[in-house]
Amino acid sequence: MLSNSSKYALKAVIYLALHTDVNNKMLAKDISERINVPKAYMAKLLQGLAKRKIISSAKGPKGGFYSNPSNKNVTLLEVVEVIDGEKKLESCFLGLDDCNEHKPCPIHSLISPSRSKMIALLESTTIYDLSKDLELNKVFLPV
Amino acid sequence: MLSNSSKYALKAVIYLALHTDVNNKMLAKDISERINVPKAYMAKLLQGLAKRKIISSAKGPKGGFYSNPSNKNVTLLEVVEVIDGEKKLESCFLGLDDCNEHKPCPIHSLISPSRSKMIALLESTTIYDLSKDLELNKVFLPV
DNA sequence: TCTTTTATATGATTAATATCATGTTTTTTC
DNA sequence: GAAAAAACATGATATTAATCATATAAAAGA
Ligand code: FES
Ligand code: FES
Repeated sequence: MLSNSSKYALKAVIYLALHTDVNNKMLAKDISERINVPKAYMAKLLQGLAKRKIISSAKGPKGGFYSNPSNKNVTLLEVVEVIDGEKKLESCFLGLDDCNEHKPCPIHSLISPSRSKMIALLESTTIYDLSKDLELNKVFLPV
Repeated sequence: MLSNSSKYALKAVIYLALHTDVNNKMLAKDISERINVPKAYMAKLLQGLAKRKIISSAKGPKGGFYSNPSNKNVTLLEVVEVIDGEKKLESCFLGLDDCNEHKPCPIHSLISPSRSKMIALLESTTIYDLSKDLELNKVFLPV
């Protein structure tokens, strides 16, 4: 459903929200080991996420990647979209240019409600929301 | 959400259900033109679908691809799965090997219900069901 | 049986993802 | 300021998906 890149990005963003802040940064290398993602690829992804303000970064000694309060307010959907693009999840099942109610394909009415629900949840859940659940041990973060 | 191949396959299977039967076969070339899919690629996909009994085919003059009653009973999910594989839609958002209730990732409980609903609908809807709606002009088939 | 018509099987090419590698810039610390 | 440590930028390689091309086999009809 998602690309590897999006999965890696989500894991990294969630991990950073849980384990870092401006005073506790983390190296790309260490993040990659913790969440089990290829090192060099992780670094490239993190740089892209930082450029788009999904996470924060600092160069030089004592530098690294981290999550600040503003970063924790990004939604899960935003993370997916900066990597996989806007239409990865919303696109038509039959490849129509536009997926909407006005000119729906035969599958649209069938799956649109549940798919929209799922997307709406991803859109309304922030990294902060998730990390709360994790801190309360409601769920665990896999690597 | 789906690969191009799955989208092409769904369009072709639905189109064949509507416009062909054992006495009215259609050439790969013509199908590709009608549903707007690259000719050679369409042919390869149709051959794969025929081998897996998702559609039917006959060689030689008066041959071509078509849909028989048994073909019309395949579900939308089956079509997607023979092309994209079992786990394309069910796989974990964070890349866990198994996505299940027992060891769920932090996103699982959030999206699992709506995603399962969507998959269940794809699994319970046959090509025949869809073509009925199309014949009743409830929806239209895009190309 | 021969020719034509079609799917089938297979492989080649192209494009997109994913992965790896490395030189450059910024920042800290001494 | 010089050295070291980190992200940053960029490009190279590898793998997978998408597309194209063609030779082979089967079926129909003359
Ligand atoms: S128009 Fe095809 S899924 Fe919405
Ligand atoms: S375990 Fe991650 S989505 Fe189900």
